[in-house]
Amino acid sequence: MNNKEISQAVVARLPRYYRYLGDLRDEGVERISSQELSKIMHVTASQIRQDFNHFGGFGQQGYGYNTDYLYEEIGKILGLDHPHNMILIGAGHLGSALIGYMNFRRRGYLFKAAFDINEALFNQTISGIPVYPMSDMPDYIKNNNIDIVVITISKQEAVKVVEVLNRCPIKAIWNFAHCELEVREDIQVENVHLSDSLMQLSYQIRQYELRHSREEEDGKKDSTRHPAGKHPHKNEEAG
Amino acid sequence: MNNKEISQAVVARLPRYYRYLGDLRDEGVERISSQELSKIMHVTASQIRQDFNHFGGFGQQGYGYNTDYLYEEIGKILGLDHPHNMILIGAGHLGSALIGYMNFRRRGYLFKAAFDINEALFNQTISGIPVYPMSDMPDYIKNNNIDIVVITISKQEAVKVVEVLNRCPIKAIWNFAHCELEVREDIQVENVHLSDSLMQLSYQIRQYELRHSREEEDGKKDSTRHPAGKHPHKNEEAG
DNA sequence: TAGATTGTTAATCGATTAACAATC
DNA sequence: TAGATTGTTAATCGATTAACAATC
Repeated sequence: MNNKEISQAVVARLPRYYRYLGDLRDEGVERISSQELSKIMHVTASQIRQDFNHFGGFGQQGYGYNTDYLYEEIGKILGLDHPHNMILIGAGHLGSALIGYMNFRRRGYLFKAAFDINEALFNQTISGIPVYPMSDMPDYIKNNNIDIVVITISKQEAVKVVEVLNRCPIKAIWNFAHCELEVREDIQVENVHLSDSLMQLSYQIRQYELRHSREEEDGKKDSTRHPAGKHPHKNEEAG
Repeated sequence: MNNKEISQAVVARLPRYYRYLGDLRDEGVERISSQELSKIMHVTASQIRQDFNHFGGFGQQGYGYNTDYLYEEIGKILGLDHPHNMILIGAGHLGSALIGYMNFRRRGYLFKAAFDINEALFNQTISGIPVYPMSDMPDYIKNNNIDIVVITISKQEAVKVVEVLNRCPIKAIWNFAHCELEVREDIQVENVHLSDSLMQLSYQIRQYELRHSREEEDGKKDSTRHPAGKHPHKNEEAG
């Protein structure tokens, strides 16, 4: 087990390994070599071995990796070996979607309560999770061992809520507000900036069109913008 | 204007520049140097200049960058200078949240219709956007100049829908299903894998605890898990 | 003109890939 | 044992940072 800081690039690949290994396990594949996995995932076998070795050797020379064992070990690294108590700040559509997503619960990410400023929602439930007034939030966190706070409110509101959260015993914030948050040094933050993602997509559209505008002009007139029949390919994993 | 392929790392930073420049513009800041921006955004001035220069020079020696001009230019690079017609596949909570998010509309990302398999939703509207049966989707795309398809359905359904989309004249897919899609070579894909993001967060929690477990054990007993009063700091931008 | 700051080249750093000895 | 495949070191590639000449 290497104790050096592991690069963000490696960490970002772990959930993807976990996903593929889970699928392989479900298919009953007992063992897999870095080369086989490399073909399936479209990354180099070398990178796979390097990545796993950051966390110590999970494989066996001449054999490969035991799918089940590797899956479990990566799960542990990602913190899936124990549950995480979560609350939601902002019981809108996005928050409701997250609460209702059963795969989170299956992995041990447990929503315990939601908080909102809309009185109409108080004491209602969303997928069985109660909604309370925002003012109850600090006490609720204190009494219910909350690890992760999920923020699905506007950036203006988010900044205010974070001032409160900085005085609460939480471990992490999963932030959907499209701003950056100033948090205590011991609070981990993961941002999901949906508009950034969408802008990257329209960047890619533009780039594709720039690259191919010459060909299209040169080619014969074609009523469909995107001629079908090209060979489908696996898209690359994005950010 | 450099015509070489621009690295994913640079592209991923553009929306963040755009966000900060928009804020500066709103605050009435007319000009900014790479060094000033560097301080605000917590990246090196060198990286800022390198990044912008991938797209040609937007600045002026001895002056810096005109905030407004730079903001507009980055907007153009990201494809925000013209509208994008979008449809939604899957009119659940997540989809409804995206349709209802006004910032997308403001930036020219226009939802035109939603499609679902749930009959109860047909001819209803979500934030003014009509919901149609899935079977109408290919014709709708053909007749309404749809650029981007937003997928908020399960991975099983997504795989099937993508087979259909591969024969439709679309430019891009914004994919929220947590699987990778096999698409035509001219279709751009941007994945939003929420569970991956959440797993990275719990990885960071675990890492923080591993790093600090020794200190905590050595230190005197403390009833609060996270002593307050540490100096808040700006969190790093995550993937 | 002098001062400031970009655009750009060069140096450094880090991440990925290749190669191969260790070993199952 | 022979074959296979890891774990790991070395080579390469790419991205970031530093430095500075160009120039506003």
